[in-house]
Amino acid sequence: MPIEALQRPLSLRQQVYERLRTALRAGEYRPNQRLTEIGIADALGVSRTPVREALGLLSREGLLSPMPHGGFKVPDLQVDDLNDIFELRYLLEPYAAGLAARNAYHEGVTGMHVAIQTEKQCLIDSDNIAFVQASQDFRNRLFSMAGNRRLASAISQIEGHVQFIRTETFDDWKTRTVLIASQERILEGVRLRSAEEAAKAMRALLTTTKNTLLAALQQYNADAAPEAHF
Amino acid sequence: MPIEALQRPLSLRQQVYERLRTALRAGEYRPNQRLTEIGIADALGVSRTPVREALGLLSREGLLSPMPHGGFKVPDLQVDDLNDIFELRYLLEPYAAGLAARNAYHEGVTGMHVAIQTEKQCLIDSDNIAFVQASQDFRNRLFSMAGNRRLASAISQIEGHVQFIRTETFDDWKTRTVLIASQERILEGVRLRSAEEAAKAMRALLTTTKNTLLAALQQYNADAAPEAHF
DNA sequence: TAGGCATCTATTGAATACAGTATTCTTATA
DNA sequence: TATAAGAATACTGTATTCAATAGATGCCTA
Repeated sequence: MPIEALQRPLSLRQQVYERLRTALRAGEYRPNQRLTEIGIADALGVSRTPVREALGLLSREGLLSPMPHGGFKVPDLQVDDLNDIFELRYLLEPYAAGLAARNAYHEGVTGMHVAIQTEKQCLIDSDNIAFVQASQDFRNRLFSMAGNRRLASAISQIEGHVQFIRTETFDDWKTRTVLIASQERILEGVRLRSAEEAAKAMRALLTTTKNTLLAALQQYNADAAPEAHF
Repeated sequence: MPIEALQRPLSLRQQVYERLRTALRAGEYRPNQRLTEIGIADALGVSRTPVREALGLLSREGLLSPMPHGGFKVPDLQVDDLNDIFELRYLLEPYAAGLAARNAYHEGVTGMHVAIQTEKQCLIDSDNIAFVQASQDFRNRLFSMAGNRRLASAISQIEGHVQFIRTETFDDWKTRTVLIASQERILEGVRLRSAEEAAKAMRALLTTTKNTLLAALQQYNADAAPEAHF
């Protein structure tokens, strides 16, 4: 029988990186909040070295912005940033969806279908975290089916720039239903191997996402404004 | 009068990063060659720490690929990789050129013009290094005029993946002349504020570039093949 | 009381030390 | 002679230590 390849433990740097990345995407840190190596190292119970390296990577990816005299802070997105980001996403993601439709293969399609079913179940169970995970799974399978790793990597990077997607942002039933409907249209396009259909559906999905994020951002800035006077 | 921003001394990490990046782009290391922290640290006369961090960044950018048990090697591009890379560049760069045409402003256009004139002079002087620099300058000005920093950053990243662009690759007079002609067409499109013209010219430029690189890659692999038998 | 100077602290940048692991070379035995 | 075991080597991952610098605080003087 084939024995399972034993997986070596992830390096600390990798763990710290993942942890911080998800924390940032979950909105655990406030915009403009300064992150100190020591603080994080202490909090995670590791030395500064792996933290240093993780921070460097995150900064390179744009999830943290470097401060003038060393150190990093959480960048605060403005509407302009969101426009830039989505301009890029409009360019990349529909194209990738089209590629996926052209290259569609059974396993990938099945995986996407399963992801959508999972999302529906999560909607019923009100399991927000699992929903977001399933949604991410859908995207991963779609973009991996596109067959261009560098394209997928570019998408994943730019997607990471929108880090105030707390799970709550998409928490309402209506938004999620629309989201699922869009994904089903994408899947349908992929099934039919229609690049144009898949791309069109992806554009619709992006529009929904952008509007939701815009609203969340404005809400957020409105909330944060009073603090700014201090 | 505006005083000059005083520049603090570059950190060692930054210096090592720059040094390695230019070395990689200049083709100083061979594909599949393993880069050891200690080796580089000794060669540059610094400790492993800044080297580690620089290597990590380069790896994240795709200029180095991580090895299974730690360490990095110079990735060897295959034709497939080149196709992936140019698929992405075809998507991003013509679009960016179009944006630049739409947003065109005097200073940027002038800068692009100067860059082209510099290239012509370098062609006469046979100054390869300066030619490549001027060419890079042209691109930077163009993409910065597009007004979307994240788009420009994505382009710069994917461009970095083609690191075997030694200066020699574009060394022949004919290729460079064609290159300059394409750039002039792009500039013309930008001047006329015609997004479509600029994008079209950029596509032509990319086609030239890709073909040149493909030829160089095949040449390179043919050269390298005999070694592989040892 | 206000401004300048010195000191103290917090934090990063860099170097070194230590541990674990993979690879390679050597040696012994079948 | 070939193969396998064991030792030596090389390298990475992580921690710790040292150095430098910026910012803050408090004191002293005009």
